[in-house]
Amino acid sequence: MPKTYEPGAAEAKWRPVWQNESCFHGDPKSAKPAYSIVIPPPNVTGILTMGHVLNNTLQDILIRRKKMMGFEVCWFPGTDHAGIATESKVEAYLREKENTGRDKLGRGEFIKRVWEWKEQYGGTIVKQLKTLGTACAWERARFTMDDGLSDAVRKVFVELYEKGLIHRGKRMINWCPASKTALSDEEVIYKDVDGAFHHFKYPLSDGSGFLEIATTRPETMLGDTAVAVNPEDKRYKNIVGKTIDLPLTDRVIPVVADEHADPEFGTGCVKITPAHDPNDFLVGQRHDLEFVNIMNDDASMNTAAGPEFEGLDRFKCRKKVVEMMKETGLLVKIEPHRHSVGYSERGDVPIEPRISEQWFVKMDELAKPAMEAVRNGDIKFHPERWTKTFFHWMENIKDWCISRQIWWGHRIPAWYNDETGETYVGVQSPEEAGKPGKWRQDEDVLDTWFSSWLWPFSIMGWPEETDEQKFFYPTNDLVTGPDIIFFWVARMIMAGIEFKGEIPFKNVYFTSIIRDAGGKKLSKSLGNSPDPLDVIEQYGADALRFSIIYIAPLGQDILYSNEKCEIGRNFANKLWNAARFRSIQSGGSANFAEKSEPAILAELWNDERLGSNNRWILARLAQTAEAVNKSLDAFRFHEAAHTLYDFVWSEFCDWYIECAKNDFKNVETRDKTLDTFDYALFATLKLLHPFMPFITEELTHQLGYITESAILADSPYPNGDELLKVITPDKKLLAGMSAKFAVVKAARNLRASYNIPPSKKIDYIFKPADAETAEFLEAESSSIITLTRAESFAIDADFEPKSAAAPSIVTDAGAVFMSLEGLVDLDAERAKLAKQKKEIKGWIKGSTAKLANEKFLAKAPPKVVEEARAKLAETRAKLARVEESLASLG
RNA sequence: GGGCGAUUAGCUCAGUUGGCUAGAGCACUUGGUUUACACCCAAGUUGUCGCAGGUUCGAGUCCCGCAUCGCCCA
Repeated sequence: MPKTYEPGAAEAKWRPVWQNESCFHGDPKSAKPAYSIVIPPPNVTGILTMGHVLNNTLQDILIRRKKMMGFEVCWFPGTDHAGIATESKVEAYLREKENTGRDKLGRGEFIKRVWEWKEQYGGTIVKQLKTLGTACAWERARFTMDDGLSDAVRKVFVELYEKGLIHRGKRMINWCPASKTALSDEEVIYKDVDGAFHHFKYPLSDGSGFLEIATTRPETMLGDTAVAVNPEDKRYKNIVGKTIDLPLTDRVIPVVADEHADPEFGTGCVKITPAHDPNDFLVGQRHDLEFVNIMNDDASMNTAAGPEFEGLDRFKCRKKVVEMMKETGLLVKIEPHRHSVGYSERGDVPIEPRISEQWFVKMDELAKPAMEAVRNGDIKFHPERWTKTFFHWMENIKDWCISRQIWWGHRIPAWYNDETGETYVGVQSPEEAGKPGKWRQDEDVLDTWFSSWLWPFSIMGWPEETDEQKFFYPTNDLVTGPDIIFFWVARMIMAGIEFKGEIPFKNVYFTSIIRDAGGKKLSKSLGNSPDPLDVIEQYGADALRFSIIYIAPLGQDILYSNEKCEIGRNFANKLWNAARFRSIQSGGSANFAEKSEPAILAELWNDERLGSNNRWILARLAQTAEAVNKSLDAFRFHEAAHTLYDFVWSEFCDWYIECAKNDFKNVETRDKTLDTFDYALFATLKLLHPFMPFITEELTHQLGYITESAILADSPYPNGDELLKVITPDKKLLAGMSAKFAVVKAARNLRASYNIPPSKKIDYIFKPADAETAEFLEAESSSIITLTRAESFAIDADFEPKSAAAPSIVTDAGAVFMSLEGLVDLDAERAKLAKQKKEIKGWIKGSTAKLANEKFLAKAPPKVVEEARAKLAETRAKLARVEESLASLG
C-alpha cells in the first residue's frame, strides 16, 4: 500500500462497479422493506455545482445506509427540461455559432434543435454526478419531457381542467421582457435598488390647480387612467369627481376616491395605471377605469404611449418622460429612493406587471390537504422551522400562472375552433379524438414546475400502473434546498395527494445554502463558484463529500472554501494509514461475511484473554455506532460525521493503535488484538461507507474483509443498540482507561516541560487517588511505559517526595512524579502548582457555596446534588495532593 | 412593513429536554522521524458566550427588549 491515499485510482475502480445494474437497481418484487428517494432533477443544461454536491452526497448517505440496514433501496435519478433556462441557452448558442435563432427557424425546427442540443450536452450533469459516487439507479433515469412523463402532464392538465381547477383568463401577471413570457409569482425575485421618486404636477382640467403625484416608474404615466385619493382625506374632498388633463397625452382622466391611496404617504395622491400595476389593476376594476396597455412584449412602448414615445425602450422612455415634464414645468423634484423591484429569475431584468390572457391553476383547494399532511406530521420537515414558511405561503396561496410564451416544454393540450369559438381540452388531439372541424392548438407551453410537481410518481411510470409505484411510492425522504419550498416541495405534496391519493414523501430535509468564505452566495457571475470536478481532482471525491458534510451545520449556511477539503483529505489519509498499519502486521484478516456482527462481537467480548485496550475500543465502537445511528435517524449528518471523525482520529488512531503496538509485541496478546483490530476497523469502515464510499470500499477489499465480488454496501450497517446488548461498556473499564490516558498525558507533559529528549528514558512514580485506579493502572504499566517512553512506572500509594527534585502533575486519577535529580526549576514548579492550587480553591469555594445553599439542596434533583458532592470530595483530595507537592518544594 | 435565522477563542463552528467555572478543528508557540500517517506525532496558549433586563437553587441554553448581519415574504 502506498504511504498516501491516492483517491483517483480507487474512484476509477469502484465507480463502474456500483453503476452495474445489479447493485442499486431497486427490485420492486423484493421481500425486503422499501426505501426510496427521488432526486431533485437538475436542469438538463446544468453543470455540477457545490449545491448539487451537498444535496446528492446527503441523498447518497441516506441510500447507502438504508441499503446496509437491509432495505430494498431505490434512488430515482433524472433531469429536468428547464423551459426558459434551456430555451435561452440554446437560443444564445444558435445565435453565437450559427447566427440563427427562434425567429428564423420557426417552432418545429427550433424544438428539433433543442432536442439535438440536449442529446449532445444534456448528459453532462449526469456524468458529473456519477463522479461523486452517487448510488442512483442510473438505468432508471428519466427526463421530464420523456413520453411517459409528458403523458402524465397532459392527463393532469385535463383532469384539473375538467374539475374546474384549471382555467384561462385575462389577469395581471408578471411579464419577463427578456424571455418574453409570463412568469409565476415565485419566479419573481425582489431586489432592493436605488431608484428615484419623481414628483409630478398633474393639472386639473378646470384650471383650479394641480395634484402632485410621485412615481418610481415615470413612463407608466402614459398609461394612467385615473388619480386616486383616499375617501377619508379631507384635503381632497372637493377634488374627487374632477378630471385631470394628463400631461404628455391628450387624455382626460378622473380623480377617484379609493382606499388604496394612503393619506400618510407623500401627497396622498396616487396615479393609477391599471394595465401596468397589480394594485392599480384592482383600483381600475373597482372604478371601472380604462385599461391602457402602453407596452409591447419586449417592454418597448407601443402606439398607445403616443407617437413621441412609440418604439422607445421603457428606460429610455422614462428619461424622455422626465425631460419633457421638466420642460413643461410639471416636474416638482426628484428624490433618491431605495425600493424593492421585482426581477425575472431567469432573464434578470425588472419584470413588467401586465394584463395578459394566461392559464391558471386554482390552488386553495389543493392546498388544504397538503397543509393537513404537514400539520398532522405525516410529512416532517427538517429542520422543523421550515414548516412556518410553508404554512405562511400555503395559507396565502394564489392561483398559479402555468402558461409560458416559449416553445420548449409541454405544449398546453388545449385547442380552439375559431369558427365555432369552441375550446377543447384533452389528452388526445382533436383529430385523435375524432372531433371534426378546424382546430388550432394553444401556442403556449406549461411552466416547467407543472411537470416537476409530478416527479415522485411520474418517474415511476404513472399514469400507467407499475410495480415501482406499488412498492416504492410514497418515497421516504426528500433532500432539497429551502429556496424551492414553494416552487417544488409544496406543489409535489399537493400533486401527490391529488393524483395518487397519497403523500409523495415522509421527510423533507432542507439543505444549507453554500456560500464562499466571505459569506457571499456562490454564483457564476461572481466567479466565486468552485468547479466540484476540479476539487475532486485535487482532493478526491470522498474528501469533498466528507468535508462538505463535516462543515455543514444543521439548517445554517455553509461557508465553503476549497482549503476546507483538507479536512476530508487528511481524514481519508488517516484512515488509509490506519489500514496500512494493519496490513503491515502479518496474520490473515478475518473475512467477516459469514457471521453476523453481534455474533463476532460476542465471541470476542467473552474471550477472557481480551485485554483492556481491546475491550475499550470495542466498547467505544459500540457507543460510536449507537451515536452515529441516532444522529442519522434525526438527519443530523454533520453530527454523525464529527462523531466518526473524532472516533477514528482521537480514539482509534491516537490511543488504540498506539496501545495495540504494545499488544502486538506480546505473543499472548497478539492474536486477540489482531481480531479486535480487524473487527473494529471493519465496523468503522462500514460506519463511514455512506460518507466516504470509495476509500471504505477500497480498504475493505484490500484487507480482505469481504469477498472480492461483494460490495461494502451489502454488508450490514453496525447497529449500536444491538452491539450494546452484547457488550457492557462497564464504568470501571471506561474510567480506568481515561485514568490511564490522563496519566500518560501528564507524564508526557512533564517530559515536555523539562525539555527532556524523547530518547531519554524516565522513571515515573505514580501516587494513585484510590485503590481501584491503582489496581487498574498496575495492569497497564507495561503499556504506559511504552506510551510514555519511560524506563519505569512505579505505583506507590505512600510516596512522599522527599526532596525538591521531583516535579509532578496532579490529575484526577492521582499525581505523577518524575524523578529527576538536579534539573528542577523550583520557581517554575512552585508557580505551576500555585496556579493550579488557586484554580482548585476557587472551584471549591464556588462548589461549597452551592452545596451550602438550602434552596439548591431542596430544589435541585438529588442526582445533581449527589454529583456535586462527589466532585467536591474529589477536588478536595486533589487540593491536598497539590499542597503536598508544594510543601515538598519547601 | 411582516416573518425566520444568526451573534460563543484570531478564523470556522459544536454545545439536543436549563445542571461540571464553556468544547473542537484551523491558525499560533515549542519539541519531534518511535511498528501506519509531516495530509503526521507530542505538549502548550487562546473566551466579559452581541448588549441590557427578567424567570430560576442554577442561564451559553428559557422569556422580554435592543443592536448588528443574513434570508424569505409583501
